[in-house]
Order: sequence, then C-alpha cells, then structure tokens
Amino acid sequence: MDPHLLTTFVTVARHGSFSAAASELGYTQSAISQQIAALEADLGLPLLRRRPVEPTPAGRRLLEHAEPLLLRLRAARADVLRTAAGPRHLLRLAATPLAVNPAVAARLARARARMPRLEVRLRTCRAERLAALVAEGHADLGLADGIAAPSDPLRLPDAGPMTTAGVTEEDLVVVLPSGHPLAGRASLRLADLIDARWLQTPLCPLARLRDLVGDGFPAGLAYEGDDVHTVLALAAAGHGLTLLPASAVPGGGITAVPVAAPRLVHRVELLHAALPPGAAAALAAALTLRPDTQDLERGIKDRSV
Amino acid sequence: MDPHLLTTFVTVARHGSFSAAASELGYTQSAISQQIAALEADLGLPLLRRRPVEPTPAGRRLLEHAEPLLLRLRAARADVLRTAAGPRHLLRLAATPLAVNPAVAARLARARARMPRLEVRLRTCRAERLAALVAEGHADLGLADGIAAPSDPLRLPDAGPMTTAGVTEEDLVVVLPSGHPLAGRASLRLADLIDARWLQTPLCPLARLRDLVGDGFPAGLAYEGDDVHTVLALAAAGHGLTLLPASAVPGGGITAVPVAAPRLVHRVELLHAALPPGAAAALAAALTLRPDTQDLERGIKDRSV
DNA sequence: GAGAGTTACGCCTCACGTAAACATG
DNA sequence: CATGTTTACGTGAGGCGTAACTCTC
Repeated sequence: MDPHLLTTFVTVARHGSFSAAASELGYTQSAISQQIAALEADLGLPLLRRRPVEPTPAGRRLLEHAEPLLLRLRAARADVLRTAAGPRHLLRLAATPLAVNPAVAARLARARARMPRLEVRLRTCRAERLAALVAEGHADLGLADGIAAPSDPLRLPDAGPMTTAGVTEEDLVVVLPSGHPLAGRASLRLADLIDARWLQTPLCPLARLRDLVGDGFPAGLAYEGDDVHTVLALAAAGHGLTLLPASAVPGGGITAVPVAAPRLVHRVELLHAALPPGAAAALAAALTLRPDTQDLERGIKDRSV
Repeated sequence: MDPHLLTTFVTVARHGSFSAAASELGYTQSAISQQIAALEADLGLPLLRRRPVEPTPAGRRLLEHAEPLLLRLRAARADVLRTAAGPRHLLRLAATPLAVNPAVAARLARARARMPRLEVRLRTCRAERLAALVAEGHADLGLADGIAAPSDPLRLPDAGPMTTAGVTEEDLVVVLPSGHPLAGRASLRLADLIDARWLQTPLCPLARLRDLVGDGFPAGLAYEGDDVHTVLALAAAGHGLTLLPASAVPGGGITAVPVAAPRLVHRVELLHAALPPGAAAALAAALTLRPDTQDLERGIKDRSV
C-alpha cells in the first residue's frame, strides 16, 4: 500500500491503459506493470482486468480509498511546509461561484481597505475541488457555499485538519419563470414541489435536496456548468425549477419565491488551514463576522454565525 | 512522506526516544535515526529536537496529520481485503457504552432469534476508537452514541468511506441528586444550567454541549472512565450535573428531569463498511428500523430514523 | 563517562530500464 | 498481425546493520 504504487494504480485506472499511465508518470510500461503487480501481490488480489484495462470489484473499492488518501497525504505535506514558510504578501482566495455574494464581497472590500499592502487573488472553482485546493495549499482561504438547515454546518469533503467558520446565511428562493402558475405565491413549501421538474446543476444539487427534504425532485435539463447567469436563463425559459440564494436573483423574466418550509438557508463557509498564514488569519476574521459586528451590511439579509 | 517513515516518526514521538521506538519497531537505533533524517530531509524541516526528544512545531503539525493518515491507510487495506473475504459465521460488534440501550438490545435479540447460526461477539469501546475499529475491520458493525439535535447525524471521526444509519433517538434528561433544588421541575432548559457545575465524563462531553448550546458548562469532577453506574453514583452524590439518555437512568437517589430546550436527543448510529459482509448487512437492516416497522418496541420512547 | 543519537561503510534488496516473449483483439 | 502487457535479466540506488564517533547531561 505504498502511496507511490497507489498513485500509479489510480493513474492506470484513469487512463485505462498501462502505457498511457507510464508516459504520464515518466516511467516505462514495464515499470508500471511491475508496480501494479507489486500492489496486487501486496493485497493478494487482482485489482485490474487487462485488455481492456478496468478495475475489478476490489480495484474499484481501492480507487474509492486511494483518491482521498493521496489528497490527505499531499495536504499533510503542504500543511507542514506552511508552518515553516514566511509571511506572504499575496493572499490566494478560492471560492465557489455562489459563495461570493454581496455581503461577502463588501466585507472583502472593507478588509482590503484596511490592509492596503495586501495583494488578493481570487479564483472560483467547483465545490468538490475547493477543500482540496485549500488543503494542498494552493489557496490560503476557501469560501464554500451550500444549502443547509439554519446554523447547520455544510458537509464538506474531509481533507484533513482544517478550520471552518460560518460566514453568511441567507434565505433561499425558488426561481420560476414569471408566467409560472406558482409565481404569484408569497412563499412555497418544497414538499409541494417534489414532483416538479428541477434543473440539474452543481449550483443546486438535487441529491442534496433529497437528503434534506426526501425523495423526489425529478431531474430535468442537466446543466453541467456553474454559471449563475446561464442557470437563471434556463430557469426563466421554463427548463425547470431551481433554488438560489435570494441575492443572486435579479428581476426580469423570472420570479423568486421564498421557501417557507422546510427552513433552509444558503450558507457560506470559510475554510482554511488550522494555522493560516498571518494575513489569511486577519482576512478570515474580517470575513467571519460575529453577531455584534453585524453593522453596515446592506443589500442582503444575512445572518452571521 | 513515506508512510513507513511516518509510522517511525509517530512511534519516536510517542516514546520520546529513538531507541525505544527502534525496539518497538524491530529496527536498530541507527535505522530509526536514518529514517527520521530521511523524513526531515524530504520536508526540508527539522521535526524533532533531540535530547530531549520532542517534536518541533512542524513536527507537532505533522503528528496531527500522520495519525489519521495511517488510520485511513490501514482502513483502506482492510476494506479492500474485506471485499474478497468469504462470508463469516462470526459477527463482531463494537459499541460505545450508552449505545446499547434497551431498544437496541431488543432488536439485536430479535435479529439473533431469526439468525440462530450466527455467532455475535460484542465489545464496548470509547467513541474515538469506534470508527477506527470498524474501518480497520476489527469490528463488522459499530454502534456509536452521542448528543445531537433531532434527526441530525452524529459527528464521527472520518476514517474513510463508511456508511452510517440512525438507529434510535431518545430524550435526554438532566441527572440530579434527589434533594437538588431543581429536582422538582417538570423540565429544564440547558441555558439555565450553563453556570452549574457539570461532571466531566466521556459519556457527556462538555465540549459537545458548548458546541450545541454555547459557552459555559464549567467542569466539576472529571471522571475519565465510561461506566454509567459510576457516573450515576457521582451525580447522585452531587459532584455535578450530567446529561444521559432517559433509559439509562434508574430510580433511587437521583432524579431525571427532561431537557426542554434546546431540543436535543441522545442518538445512536450504526456504522459499517460500505460493503459489509453478508451477515452484517442483515443485522444492520434489523437494527436500523424504518418508521413503518416500529412496532413492538417497549420500555423506551425512541424515534427511529 | 555513560547514555543516547549520528555518521561511515559494506551488504543486500529491490525497483527500474532494456529487450525479448507473450497474449488478445 | 499489431498493439499492448508480461517476463527475464542486468544495473544502480538506497535502506539496513555493525561499529566507530560525538554530543549532552
């Protein structure tokens, strides 16, 4: 179970080919063959069926373990090295698309005003990659968003000892075409929409809704990107319903109806290494407003936690 | 970051001695010295200060990562091997002390009656070890308990892909000496007890209460064992308050007052490998009652999930 | 100076590359 | 038969043990 062999194994499985893995990893085919053979000998089980190359049941099981395992290994290395690294003038922020809402953007602006010498670089990424980016040290701070019960933490993939803190919680709305029969309602219960057609997008994963509310939520059109504008256009055209934070929905062609029950919120969380580099800690504190510092917020009803 | 070196590192750190680690691991002192040197060279950082041997800040950081990392590695191996192992006639169950409540015990009895050829071996262990036991394959099924908001999952340490399922949820009571001024109350709010003295025991970790309710809950006497009888005796004698599931509190010398707010329950969860060995899956199904099969339960008000 | 960690050095294992053999579509 | 994996074999790096060295209490 040498991580070296594990890396080779996942690479071979991903490519479905020994030789492709060999050229990616800079080995000869022969070496790859020997490494896989060594791993199989170690476990006493065949892990790959050859020609075509595909994992056996045991191999599939190992693949599920190997990826997070290797991530944690890289994360551990990055975290240890970070303790020794000097202070940085550059702060790298990673965020999921919906995480940078008006309140977060405003707090970030205020924090930057107070730290004029600090250079901030922001990038967006998919939710699944966010924890990995922070864990491996490719980002100093991460902003993740998701749907949760009020004041419940988000379920983030575990990539080792990290700190999370609530940043904002905001009401969720159902996005409807303006002509939709339900568009006139003052509020909606999700249970009543369980049989409606829903957009399938990473911005509002239906699997999460089923977790929180119950089975149902049949998938309509699947949009695999994470662009909010696109999702709004699709929702306006009636391709299906979707759930978004209230602040993300502009007027025009669409109607936003608050969700009455169950009580759910769009939550944004900050995550960073347990011992973040100096500037990151300061910025983290600025973003993570405590209730008593909730002062000049405008344009969004958020409840900090 | 070879796991081999990581193992050596944690062993050395635990013993505070190269030679002690050497004899535990079956190497010479020299080999240990070289392994630690190799690890330090790999990371480019000193990890241990010698004479006396103790971790540097970077070393402490690495230790936090290494232990769960090595656990997951062992867990992955065990899980892959389990997929290939044949069916077992012996089912090993591990449980925290409060997890085996009357409802769980009754369900277990009924399941065993239906599977007479199945041998079941039950052991209790501390909560922190439970996930590791199941992950590493030393137990087929684990029963964990803890305090949570209703229908919220427990926070269990992550030891890789595992399945959890709610088993029972039961009301919590505050355990008071019979003569206690609050003993006459029909119910109590935890917020009102935030300044009272609390027993410090793994059965009712004060840290968890602070998570759920807020700061406070000053620690009184610390009992490091997990024997329910002992805790009850300490509570009866007025050493401090504690929270237990209603079914764990007998009469005599003590009074149990239900918790009114916040709404919290004592929850029991079952955890097992994603692909449990055959008999384990059957027993898991028997323990994890769905609402419609809640029938002959007696002696305890539990709400299955 | 005794106990405990490090360094020097030789041995042996093991992992890689080359190249030939082999399987499979 | 072509493509791609396995096997055989030689080589080199690296990890371990022995033993001499060095540091610190």
